[in-house]
Amino acid sequence: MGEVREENERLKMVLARIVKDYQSLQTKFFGIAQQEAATQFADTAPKDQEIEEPELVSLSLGRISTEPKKEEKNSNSSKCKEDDHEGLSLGLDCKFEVSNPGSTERASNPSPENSLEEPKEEEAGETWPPSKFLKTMRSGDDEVSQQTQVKKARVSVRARCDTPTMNDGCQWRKYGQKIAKGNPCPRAYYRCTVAPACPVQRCAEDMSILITTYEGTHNHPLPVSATAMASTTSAAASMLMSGSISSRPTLAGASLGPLATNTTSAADLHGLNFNLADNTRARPSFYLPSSSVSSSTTYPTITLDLTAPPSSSASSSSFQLNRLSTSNFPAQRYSPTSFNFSSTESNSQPTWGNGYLSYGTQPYNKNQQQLGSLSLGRQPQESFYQAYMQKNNPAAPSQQSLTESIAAATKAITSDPSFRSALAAAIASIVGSGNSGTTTQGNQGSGENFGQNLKWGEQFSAVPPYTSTTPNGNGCASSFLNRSASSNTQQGSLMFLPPALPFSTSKSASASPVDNRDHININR
DNA sequence: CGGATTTGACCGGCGC
DNA sequence: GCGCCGGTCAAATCCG
Repeated sequence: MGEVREENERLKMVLARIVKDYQSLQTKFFGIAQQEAATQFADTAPKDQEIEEPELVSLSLGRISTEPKKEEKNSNSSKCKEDDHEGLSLGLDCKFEVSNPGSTERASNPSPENSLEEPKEEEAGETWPPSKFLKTMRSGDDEVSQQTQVKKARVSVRARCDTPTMNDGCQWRKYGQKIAKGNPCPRAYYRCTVAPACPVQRCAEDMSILITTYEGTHNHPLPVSATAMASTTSAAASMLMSGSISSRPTLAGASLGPLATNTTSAADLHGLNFNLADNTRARPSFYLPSSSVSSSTTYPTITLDLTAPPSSSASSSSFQLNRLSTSNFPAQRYSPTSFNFSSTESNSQPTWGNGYLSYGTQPYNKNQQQLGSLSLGRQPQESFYQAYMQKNNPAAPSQQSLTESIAAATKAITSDPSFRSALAAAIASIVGSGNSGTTTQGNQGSGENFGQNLKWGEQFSAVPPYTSTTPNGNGCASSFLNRSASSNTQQGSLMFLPPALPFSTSKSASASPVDNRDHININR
């Protein structure tokens, strides 16, 4: 124990140094990218700059520790630990940085939670604590308080799945099964078997729709095929734990604002919709879900819905980010959030049909109307993105070849179920960042938030966007979001279109999902 | 034979 | 205090 503790201290110091270095690099990079953006949009709100940094960080799920660490020379044992930490960082990075927007003071020493001496510590570290607790956790290093105060964030994934378990790339061992009351379908309990002490569990209810609830964060390196879901759950949990809690302890059923009804109208949107209920206001749109996945009364739960809800509308697919609130949060501290990544395809293959990627609370048309004054038409966004990408990626392929590669990638992506997961991860990161922001100024606040979020994408777009693809589509989602996000640096825009995206921008809402998928176009 | 799954018992939290 | 219920344990069983 003494040795371990000593090594832990050493690792703490190393990690603190790494974090510091990373911060400085990040700041530099951020400034450069910001200048680039400013040249395109001189009217970018200065507020964006203030809050961008944490969101940029938030996107770097798991990256913070990996790159700088390679420079560090450690003993084998410490290396082993750091490997573990890499797995942890997925959640931890999210947790620490998202939840403290605007605060330049990062967690200087996230390692205490990473010390894997005891499962208890692990568990406490892998959860995403409310930002309220972060400072006390950080400062006091009080693990007892962590264990008592921190609630586990759960990420629930709903998906249509033929198999009894979701093929998320991880190895799971079933350790129990229960017939939940009121549910004819059994609930199975699984543990991650990749690492003995991995706290990630999941329970699944095998119905026509498989509901998988993840708990915790892997404390070990994950196979590539599992990173998508891990990223998804981590980001979603970070969103849940940071954003919806710190800024809005809103009661369920509270005043929803004018956008509340849009949470249920997402299916009517054209194409691909990111329908976040609370993005134009500090207050989320809450409603009680008819059937909460969460079985716990104490854990905040976020739901990623990959199912295809029956939609009478002609929209080919919808991508909803609906905030939910359930009664299973006693103190109303945690508001479960539901991501609805839905399509009309029964096999839940993603269909990116009409290609409208809106990230807002309102239907596209509405957005258009409201955003008209902002001169945020699609074309300007696209042009901006293209210019930006070309400017920032001189080595990038020509637009045509780029679009071709995008087309190919898109086909691969859309045929890969894990892409949804990766996309979910990235989206959740965005949402989490936005939520973590201190939104003010009424309607404009959210716009700023979105600007921040999108800035974040901008920053990331400096990374070669098409080279980061992974077999599971993670990188694709990343670049997708980069591009999507980069299209909007202005306030008030609730919708951003991926300018160079391979998704068709056709407004046609009559095409079938399959058709849409086949018709994925590269417009410019 | 070893690992995974099944399944009944057990435990602890929570509500009444 | 008691019972319900979700979650876990561990022996039995299954399976490759």
